[in-house]
Amino acid sequence: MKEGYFPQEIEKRWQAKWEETKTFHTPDCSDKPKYFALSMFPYPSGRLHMGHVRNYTITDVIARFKKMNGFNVLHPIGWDSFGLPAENAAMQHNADPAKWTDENIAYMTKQLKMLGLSYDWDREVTTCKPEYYKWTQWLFLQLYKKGLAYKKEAAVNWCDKCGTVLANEQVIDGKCWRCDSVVEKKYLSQWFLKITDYAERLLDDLDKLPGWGENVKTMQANWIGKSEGAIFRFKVKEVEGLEVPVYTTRPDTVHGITYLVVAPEYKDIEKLTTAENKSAVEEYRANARKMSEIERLSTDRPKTGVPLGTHCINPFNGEEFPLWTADYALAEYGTGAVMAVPTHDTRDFAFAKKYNLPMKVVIQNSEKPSDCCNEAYTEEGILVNSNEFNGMKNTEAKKAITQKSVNEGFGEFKTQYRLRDWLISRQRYWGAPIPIVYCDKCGIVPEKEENLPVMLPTDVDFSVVGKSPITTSPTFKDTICPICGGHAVREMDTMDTFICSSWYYLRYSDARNDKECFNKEKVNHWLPVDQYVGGIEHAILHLLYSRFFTKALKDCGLLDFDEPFKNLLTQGMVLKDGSKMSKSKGNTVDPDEIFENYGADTARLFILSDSPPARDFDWSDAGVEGCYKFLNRIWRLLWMNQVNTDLSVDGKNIKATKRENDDLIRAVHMQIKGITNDITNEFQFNTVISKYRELVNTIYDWINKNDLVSDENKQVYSFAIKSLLILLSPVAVHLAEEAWHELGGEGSVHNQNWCEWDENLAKASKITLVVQINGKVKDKMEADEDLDDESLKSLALLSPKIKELTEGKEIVKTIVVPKKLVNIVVK
RNA sequence: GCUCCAGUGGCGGAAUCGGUAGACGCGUUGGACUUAAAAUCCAAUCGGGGUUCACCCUCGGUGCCAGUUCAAGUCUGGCCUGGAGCACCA
Repeated sequence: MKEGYFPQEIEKRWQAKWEETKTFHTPDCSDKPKYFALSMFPYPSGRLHMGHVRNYTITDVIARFKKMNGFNVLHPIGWDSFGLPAENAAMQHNADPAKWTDENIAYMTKQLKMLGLSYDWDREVTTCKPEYYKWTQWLFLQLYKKGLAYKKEAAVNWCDKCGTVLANEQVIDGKCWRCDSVVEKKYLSQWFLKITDYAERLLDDLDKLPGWGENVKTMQANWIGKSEGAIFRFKVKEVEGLEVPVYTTRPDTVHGITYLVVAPEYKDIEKLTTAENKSAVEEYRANARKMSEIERLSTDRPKTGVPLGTHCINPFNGEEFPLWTADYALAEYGTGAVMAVPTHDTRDFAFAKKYNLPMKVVIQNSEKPSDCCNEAYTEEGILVNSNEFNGMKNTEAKKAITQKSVNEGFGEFKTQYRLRDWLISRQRYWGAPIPIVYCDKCGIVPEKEENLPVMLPTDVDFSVVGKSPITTSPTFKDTICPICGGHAVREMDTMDTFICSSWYYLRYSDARNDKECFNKEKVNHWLPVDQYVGGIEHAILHLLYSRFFTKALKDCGLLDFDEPFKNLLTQGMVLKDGSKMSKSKGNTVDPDEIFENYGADTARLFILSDSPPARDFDWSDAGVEGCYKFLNRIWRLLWMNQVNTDLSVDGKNIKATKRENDDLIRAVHMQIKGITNDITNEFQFNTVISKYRELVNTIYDWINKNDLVSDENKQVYSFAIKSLLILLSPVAVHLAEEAWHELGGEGSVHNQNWCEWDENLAKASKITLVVQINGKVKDKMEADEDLDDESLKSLALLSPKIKELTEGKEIVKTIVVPKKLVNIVVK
């Protein structure tokens, strides 16, 4: 009997062996179909946390399962290594961010290897290395050439703590996504990517993604925020030739306009303000500017505003109404101006009520008559007070009224999106420099492609406050204009790190190419990613940006597919004691500790065992212990018997009579089927692990009831053990390999084919017939499975118990579910 | 406010199509082994009630209320609770 289970020693040995023999290398060419399994790559923060362990274990098991099922599997890893933590560390310790990053990568690489993940390390990508960011810059230039990258002066989100601007997607509840500090508005000239050009495609193509969760798709759809409506242009009475356009989704209420609101930042606001209102308006605008995003966005804040003194004329009915400015109108959405219909919009109602503005009902519903004095009526109804549209259903009136405005030249149909262009400039050091120069003569000039990468300078001072360290480099700023050769200065901003992560998955297809960002044939071969696994927190940011990038690069002719991730699994969080593991709460569990005390196989088994992958996972020390005991139980099973397990056994060669009648053989087939289905449908690893346990329990039971002397039984036993090891191998990767090797199996267990099952054997030899009366279970009996419905019915009626219960009652009806159930309906 | 997801024992969770609710595990309890402990193994474990104390009977039970159906954790409608996302988006 082999000695006890010492995972640490076994694991180290096999990890070295796999590395040496390149067991997990992925060739580009293969006659097998491809499969691309991908985890979201980590930021090299220093150490792995349990969320990483969960993410990478899930993907690893999928990759291994697919490989054993005959796919050429691409399963790479890399590092999302630009970003603020490295820079902050540099500022605190006056260290080089590159060095800090490299050290973290080295440590985390060691941890990933200890977890026994089947990565092809030859394809590792690191976004902060010049050989990678060269291509990030090159891609930026392609987008620039396509007109998808542009610079503009705009109100931007500024995080003072991070000392940089943020994209809209990076502002969560008015706060910075990274550091949680309150975001301010600033006016700056910044680089943007025209993601809005892709709004329609990003929305429509969500339908092409049946392999994505509905929750993620809805979040993206909400973020894109499509709405259909109309633009109406209103002439200003006091200013000749000036018009105020408004966007509305309620053109049907146009006859009920009683005032109009423009945002405090509205471009023509000064022209729209009369002399006597000027000081009040100026004061109001100054206040609005001072307000933080959080205050401004709070919906329960009482509405405020001031009149501008001017008026517009409603071309539909000739009525005149006043113009106001109020901060409930947003400058960045629609036209920055809103037509106000207090009777049919709750916000306009609140505002009108406060400032005593008139109200006019234009939609009524006979069942729910609108009451213009108490609240806005926002539901459907029939138009009134609307001239020729009176009596029309409001849903129809939307179209008819907009059409009239089109015919008469003061309006149009308009589709509006909430999505804004992606602000990508960052006033930080540790990112890919934007490859643009500003020439005294030629203006904004893209760097020449052959001059890439624009290297990050290293002669910088990290101790500066209030500006980017990159500006302190004496060598970086001044350069030569690629067009005229004259003096030029470099763009000092770096790119948002989300750009680096918007294309890394493409680079894996051709990671070592130093001539192109990737070869088109290779990228078309490997992509799209067949299974992407990562946290739900990227539902909008990373996943939306990556989808945009893929579409834009397709339009640049660099690749031929338009969605990067065919299937997406968003794994749940790892919790401890009911809340998310975090350093501040002090409820973290260090993976190293688990590796050391129990080994990686226990960690892998446990992280998959208790919850389905998409759900949150509550870490419990007892659960870890339980998994460790289970592996020990398997270990004992493997060596408790003095039998030579023969791993070359083929289940099909076991004598037919034995095969069909042995419980263990049937159990093995049943579990193979169950485990395979559980992995295939939705990656239900928690039930897979239940089935491992059932199988092990069955083998123990069988050993207790059967001798291991007869050749037939030895064969059955060997078949069961062999199947167990193969089924177990994607999860308990080291234990399975050690056992496979020690029991004399050929090659690596990880190069075996997945187990097959025989449909006829993957079920019990007899069925259990359930007999119900009026839908309630009253009896169960064994029956042959080939009995037809009639025989099952009579069998059920033969049961003494059923006889007794139906005695003297009228049998109205009998329902038979083939091979399963008989329901007798009595009165 | 809008959108999406979820709600099943003490706990994590299971239950392809509407067809035996509670698989598997954790925990708990009892037992075996042991001088003892650990480890291991065996057994019990949804709740109420009954009884001839059994491998028994019976009733109830998947957030709540209705409905469809021979049959509902599963389908439909309406609510409640929790989580997530969006939110003065006109």
